[in-house]
Amino acid sequence: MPAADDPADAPADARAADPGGADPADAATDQAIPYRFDRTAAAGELQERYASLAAGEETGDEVAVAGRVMLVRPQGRLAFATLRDASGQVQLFALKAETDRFDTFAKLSLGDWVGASGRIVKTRKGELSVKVRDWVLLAKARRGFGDKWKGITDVETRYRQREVDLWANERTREVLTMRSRVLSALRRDLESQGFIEVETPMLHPIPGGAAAKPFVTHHNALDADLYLRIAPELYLKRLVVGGFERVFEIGRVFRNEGVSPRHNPEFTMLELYQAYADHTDLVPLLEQLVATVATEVRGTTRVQCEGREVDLTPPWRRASLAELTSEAVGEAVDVHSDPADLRRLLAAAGQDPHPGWGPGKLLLELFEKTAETSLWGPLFVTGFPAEVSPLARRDRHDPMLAERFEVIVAGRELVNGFSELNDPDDQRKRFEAQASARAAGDEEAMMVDEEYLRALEHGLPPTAGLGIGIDRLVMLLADVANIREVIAFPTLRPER
RNA sequence: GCGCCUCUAGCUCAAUGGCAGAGCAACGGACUCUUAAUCCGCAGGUUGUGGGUUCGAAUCCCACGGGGCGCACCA
Repeated sequence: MPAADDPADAPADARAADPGGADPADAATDQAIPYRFDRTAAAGELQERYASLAAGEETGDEVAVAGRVMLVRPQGRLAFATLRDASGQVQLFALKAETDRFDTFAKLSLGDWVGASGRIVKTRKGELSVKVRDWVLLAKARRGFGDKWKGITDVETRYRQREVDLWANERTREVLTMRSRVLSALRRDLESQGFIEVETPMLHPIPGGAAAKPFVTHHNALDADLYLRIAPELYLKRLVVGGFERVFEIGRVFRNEGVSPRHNPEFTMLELYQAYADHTDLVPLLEQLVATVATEVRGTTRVQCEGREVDLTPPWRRASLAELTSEAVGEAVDVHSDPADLRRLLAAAGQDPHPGWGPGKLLLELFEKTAETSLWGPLFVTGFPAEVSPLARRDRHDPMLAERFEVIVAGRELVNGFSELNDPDDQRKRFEAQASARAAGDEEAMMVDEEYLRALEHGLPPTAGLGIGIDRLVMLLADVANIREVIAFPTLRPER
């Protein structure tokens, strides 16, 4: 924290009055700021408790409230102020005849924090109020808040100075509160099913568990380059190797890629792994988990998103990638199709196929270019090619496919899940294929992870796992179109 | 990374080639039941930055910077 405000950065009025600190014209700042305040009631609680109090009625009930001054209406020898705390709002009613330091109270600024004590009354116009006897300034708002009617709407200010956005905009408080409730509901539900929450490293010697470009950093004492994790997957499966049968982690992952309304460089992922299960066991688990969370935070499994309904009530539709793609391109294709045909269709869809792509990659690209954009969901897309699923176990009926699904909800990929590949020899082959792709220029292809291979050699039981993009889940439930709305401090270019 | 849009007082916005304005906030004053209180007064600006065109630029052009959206990449 700076010792003093930079005068050039201070509001014009404060700068003119006193570049070093408080505005002497405002007597409220002459008060000593206490170190603590004994609050006895929250605004929301008072509104409930005294809902039936009649207009003009005065109680003898003494309370002490604290919060931020949102509006002030001085009126001669009376003054009203709207006080807001985390639970809601309550009016402060001050009278020159009864209120300590009334003149100073009447000069409070919007944004000031105050503590006030007095009796509960309801004004003649029916507004629940604390009739202030004593009050104290808890913090001075030296910077003005936005327009008192319109608040702050400038998106850059809203993201860069979220503290201002939060107290100016109700909707921001709602969305970030909903995020917290989503996380809490997820944890509760998983724990009730015997999953334990674990934490694994964020600094990885080899970035693994996903196809993505990592951030690189350096540890000085170890003189080692480390990567910010792109996924916790490999460490979580190592915990299953060690004997934890149901684990989950909710945590930040980092991907050094573009930003967009649906992508933030750091985002929150939930990954869970269940031993002795395959990908089909995850289907009801996921449906139930999402439905439970939706019911807890929205009260329903039928939510509105971007003006359309998303019905999260289980069960959700299932369709294979091959059938969805066939339908979209108007001819039957699958992972066994002639690669030449897949290339032709891909070119027709406007995508230039890379010479190194095998049939699996070609089919996936074709799906993404044709079918995926029109899907709304919720929908399990199954039958992903093994070629593009290097950590997933091969389909028991077709070794060209993996036992993997992605879930699309509200047109966005929300979940990726599969039966985990637990054969160390096959895993080594998959890593090697990835490494060749990497050598051929695919920056997002995986590296061979010997540590992980060694762990698999100790024996990973049959295990199923999935990952959920938490930010996107919150976007869905809060019905916001931009990922930055669900992240308290989204990544922006540094100021200046 | 590329394309399009955008940036004016603390905030929300006007002014589209001709004197940079309003509302709110702030500041001074009036007011004993207000609800975005009301009323009177006062102050507030290198129009994102730097160039250019023009008699004259917030306005037109170029570059740079911030932000938004789209594309690409992904979750």
